[in-house]
Amino acid sequence: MDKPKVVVIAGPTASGKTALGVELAKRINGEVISADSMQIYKEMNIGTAKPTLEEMDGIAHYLIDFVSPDERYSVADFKRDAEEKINYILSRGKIPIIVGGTGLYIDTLIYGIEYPDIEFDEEYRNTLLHKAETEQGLKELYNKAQEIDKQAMEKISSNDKKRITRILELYKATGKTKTQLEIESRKNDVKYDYKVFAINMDRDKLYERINLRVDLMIKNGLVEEVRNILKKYNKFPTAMQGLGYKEVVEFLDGKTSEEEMIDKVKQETRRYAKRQLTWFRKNKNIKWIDGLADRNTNINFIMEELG
RNA sequence: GGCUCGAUAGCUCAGUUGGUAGAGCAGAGGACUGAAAAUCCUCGUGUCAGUGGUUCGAUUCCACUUCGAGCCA
Repeated sequence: MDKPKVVVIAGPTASGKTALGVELAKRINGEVISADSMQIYKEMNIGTAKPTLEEMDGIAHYLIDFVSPDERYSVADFKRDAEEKINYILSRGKIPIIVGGTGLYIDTLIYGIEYPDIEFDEEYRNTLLHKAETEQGLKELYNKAQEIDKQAMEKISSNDKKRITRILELYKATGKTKTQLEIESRKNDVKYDYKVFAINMDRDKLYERINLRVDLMIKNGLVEEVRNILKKYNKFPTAMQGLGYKEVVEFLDGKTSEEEMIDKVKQETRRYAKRQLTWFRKNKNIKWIDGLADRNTNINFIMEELG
C-alpha cells in the first residue's frame, strides 16, 4: 500500500507561500496546514502576516490562530497537532498541504521525528537561565553539558545558551543524553509520502518585498496590535520573540524611534529570510520554485511532480 | 575669487615615521531535534579620488586637477 501523499510548500518569508498554497489547494482538492511558529498565536495578525479570510479564499486552514500569546507551544506540540490534521484531511479524501516557513516544524514532519512525553520544567529552566547570565555560570553549564553529552557538545558553541541548557534539561527530564534521544527520535518510518517544494527568488527582489511588507504592516496598525496584546496579557513565553513584535515593544518602551524601529524590523526580517533559505537549501530533496514566475506555471510544475 | 580641512571596503571611519591597508556597521555563507520569527558560528583586495613629480619603491611626500565641507572677501 502506497503511503498517502502530503505536499509541503516552504520558503522564506514574503515569498508568496500563502497564495501558492491556496491556489494549489483549489486545483488538487487540498486543505492547508500552516507550519509557522508565530501564526499559531491568536491576536497576532498583522505582524505575522497571518492569512485573512479573503486570502484563504474558502480553503480550510489549520494550526493558525489557536494558541493564546501567553501560552507555550513547542515543535513537539506541532508534530502531534499537524499529524492529527493530516489524518483528518486524508480521512475526508483530500490532500494535505503544509505551508510554512518554520524549518524546524517542517523537518519534524518530513523526517518523522518522535519526541518522548516530557513535561516542561519551568523552575529548572529559570535556574539555568539565571546561571547562564554570568560568564562564569555559563562556563559551568557548558562543562556540565560536556560531561553529560560530549558528542552533542562538539557541535555546540560555548556561547549557545539555548542549546547548552537544553542538553541539561533533557538529561534531567529523561536521564538520557540528547545524542541518545536523537537516535531514538528517528527509529520510526515516516508515515507519509512528503513532496517538498520551496519558493525562492532573486535576493534583491525578495528583500524589496520584505521592506514593502513591513511598511504595510506599520500602515495597517502593527503598533496598535502590539499595544493591545501587551495590555491584555502579562506573560509571553515565546510570542513576543516574533519579528516585528519585539522591536515594537522596544519602540513602545521609548528605547528606539519609530524610524529606527521600522528599519530594524526590515533588517531582522531580511536576516530571517536568509536563515530560512540556509535551512531549506540543506535539504537536497526539495524541488525549488521561482516565486517570480507565473503562478500557473508553478502550479503546473507542482502537479507534474506530484504525478 | 582667496584660505583651511577632507577624499581609504556598500556606509562611518582608523592607519601606513614611504615597502600596496583594517575596525565597526551593512552584507554573504553555515549550523540547527521540545524557545526556532529563537539561538549560535565563520567570512574584510579595496583603481587608498585623478594626473604628473621626487624616489629603488608613493595610498603615504610635493604640485596641479576634480569633488565635498567650512571660513574670509
